[in-house]
Parts: sequence; structure tokens; C-alpha cells
Amino acid sequence: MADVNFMTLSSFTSPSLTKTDAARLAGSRDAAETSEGIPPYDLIELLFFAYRDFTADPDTVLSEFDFGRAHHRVLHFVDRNPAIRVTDLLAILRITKQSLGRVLKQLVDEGFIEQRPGPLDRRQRLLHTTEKGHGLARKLAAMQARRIDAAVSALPETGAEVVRRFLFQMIDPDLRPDVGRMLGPAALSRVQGSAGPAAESSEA
Amino acid sequence: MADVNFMTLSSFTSPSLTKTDAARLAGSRDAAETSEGIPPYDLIELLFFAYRDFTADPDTVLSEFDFGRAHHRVLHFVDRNPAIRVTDLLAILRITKQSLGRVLKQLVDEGFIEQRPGPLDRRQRLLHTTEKGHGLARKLAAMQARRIDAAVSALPETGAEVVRRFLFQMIDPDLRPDVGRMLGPAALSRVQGSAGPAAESSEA
DNA sequence: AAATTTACGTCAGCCATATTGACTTTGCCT
DNA sequence: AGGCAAAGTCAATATGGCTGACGTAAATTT
Repeated sequence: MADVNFMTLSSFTSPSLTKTDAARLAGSRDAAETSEGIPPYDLIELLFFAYRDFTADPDTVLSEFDFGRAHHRVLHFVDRNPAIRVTDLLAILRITKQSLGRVLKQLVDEGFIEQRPGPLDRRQRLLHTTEKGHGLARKLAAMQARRIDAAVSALPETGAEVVRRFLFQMIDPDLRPDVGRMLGPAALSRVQGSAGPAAESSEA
Repeated sequence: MADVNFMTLSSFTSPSLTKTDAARLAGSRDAAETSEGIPPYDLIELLFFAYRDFTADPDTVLSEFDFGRAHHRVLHFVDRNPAIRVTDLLAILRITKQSLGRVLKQLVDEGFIEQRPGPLDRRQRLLHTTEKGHGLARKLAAMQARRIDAAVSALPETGAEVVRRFLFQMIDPDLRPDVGRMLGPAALSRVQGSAGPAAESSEA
């Protein structure tokens, strides 16, 4: 139950917090110090709220299994990358072996993920979702899909393309190739497009 | 130091994980079960990676002060909403009083945030950033701004508008009014636009 | 004036998820 | 044989959440 205090929001911005206050204060300070312009607070905060709600739906389902977000991430990437090695999973998630170990063990013990010895390199334990695991992964993805589809459908034609490109550009440049590879050739081309407003830009 | 294992990425997708594997497996399963179409995995994963890197920059700075993300969030929203009440901050962050208490106390003790009694309601401790606190908030926002600006500049003209609308639509519908109010009238109108897939095109 | 509610804080304890560093086992490769 | 890589494990620690219970001051209602 991630979302319980919805109704207790006293409306977020209190009566005492008139936008006038904010404007006045921010205004005076901005004038004095803006050497780099005003940050895009709207996008910064929209990212915060959007991401929060984006992850909230799966949380409620996961808690039924006594799983958390960590389990979700592992399950998701294993489901999406069958036969992935533990090492590669660590690189994707950017966590330590120990952190992964705990949640992975639970997922394996409870039959969501299975490990098969690598056919070429027998040191590897290649990870796969079981039917059960795949089912859960799909269920969670479907929840997020519904939210995304709704948001995209409120956009102009090319909206999804633009969003994909934006998000891709938000990724550290040196990691983009890896992410691009992971998304697959189709998505990759969708994500790159002719990325420039003018003609410049940074592809390659 | 959030980002240390960059160089140890054995390239993310291992040699053993050929896209053929994934395609084969996913393909066979999809055929059998697609009653709702394939989830937009690209957007799901792009959100994950983008948000991760988006929050990574500030982390490195924060760790110099022995602060974490929790501190960042508090500092940010106090800086953006001068004279905010504790109750409202709790509603925005959706955490408990206890959780907030810990980090808020540190921020106050170390002179980043100050509390002033409410002029009307003396039970309130209205929160403000100090110069020091404001400076840090700005520094962190600037880091995120740089990344966002770079991403936006790789987009077509109306790109930022589209992204804003997308993110806004990703927020729970019942919370949108609150977020909208927080962003302020200017940003709000930018975020709403005529949200239809058909005759849009985002002016204003 | 008394009762209730609100705003804020705090104590005590718990849990999930992450970290580091060291060490082992197994197996690949030269 | 020696070295390196893949995976697992132990122990200790930090962070950021959580619940429940209480306390105090001030505002509001009855």
C-alpha cells in the first residue's frame, strides 16, 4: 500500500503558502544571483512526481508477495534478458553482488527465477524467469504500460518519439550505447532519430 | 560517489546474451499470451535509466556534506516553497513525520534550513532555506538543469512542451491539481495545453 | 471555560535496501 | 601450474523508510 495518505493531503500547497511569497522571495534572489538563468524547475519536479507515481502501482502488487522494488528490478531485467549473466545484471542495476544476492536468492527460492549453468562457460548461472516469474513480470509491466499509454495518448502524433529521445538524452552519454543495445535495434532507431533542433547534435 | 563501476561494465549485455536469444524466447511467449499487446518496454526502461542518471549527479555533491537524497528532496522543496509548513512538506514527499524529522533536523542543525514561527498560527514552524541552504539547493538544481537542458536541446522546437505534458500525465490524476498548483500558473499552462492527440501542437 | 482538534516533535524499535572488504569455490585460459 | 573470471558468502555498517505511542502548545469548537 504505497498510497494511503492521498486524502490527507491538505492540498499540498497550504493556504499560508501563497504563490506570492514564493515569487517575491525567489524573485529577489534570482535577480541578485542569476548568472546561469533559472533552472527548469518544472521539468525537475515533474520528473520527480512522474517517476514516483510510475513506480507506485507495481509496489502495491509486489507487497502481496513480500517483495519490494529491488525484486521488481531484478525480475524485470531478467525477464527482458533471458539467459543474462549475474555480472551483467549487476552492471545494469549498478548495485553490489551482495545486494543483488539477497533479492535474487528470494526470487529463486520462491520459484520466480531459475538459474541454468552456462553451456559454454560452466561457471555462469544464466538467469531466466520461470512461467510464474514471467507472469508476474508481465503483470507489473502491464500496470506501467497502462499509465504510459494513457500519457502518450494525450500527446500529439510524434509525442512518444520525442519523449523517448528526451529520456535517452538524459542518460549519461557513455552509457547510451549500452542502453541502446539493450533496447534492441528497433527501439534504438526510434530513440535516436534526427536528434537536432538545428542540424548539430551529438549522435554517432 | 554514486558512479564508480562505470568502467567495469562488461558492456551491459554480455556476449553470451545475443539478441537472438531474447527475441526467440520473447517471441514464442508473446505469441501465446498477448491479449493486451506488448508493453512499451522501451519507455519503461528509458524512464528507469534516465531517472537514475538524473539523480546521480546531485548524489556526489551531497555526499560531501554527508547528506543523501532525502536531504536533497527536503532542501529542494523548502527552497522552492519558502514558508512551507511541515505538514505540507510531508504531503509532498509522502513520507512520515519521523522520516522527515531526522533529515530536517540535520538540515536545521547544520544551518541549511531555518524554522520561523507562523505569524498567524504560532503552532507552525514555517520552513525557509538559509543563504547557505539556498546556495546548495541552487547548485544541485543547476546540475540537473544542465542535464535537462542538454537533453531538451537535442529535441525539436516543441519538444520540451511535449515532455512536460507527458510527465504531467504520468502523475496520478487526482494529484495533478496539486502538482499543477505547485508548479505555478505559468508552468501549469505549459503543462496542460490542449492535450489531445489530434489537433494539438502546443502553443503558449 | 472546557473539550477537541491540529501542528509539531520525539522516543523506541523494526525493516528493506544499499554499502565495503575479505575470502572461497569453481572453472576457463595460457 | 598459475592467473584470472564468475559466482557465492560472511560480517559489519549506513540510510531511509516504517509503526505506534506520547507529549506539548496553540487554535478551534462546543
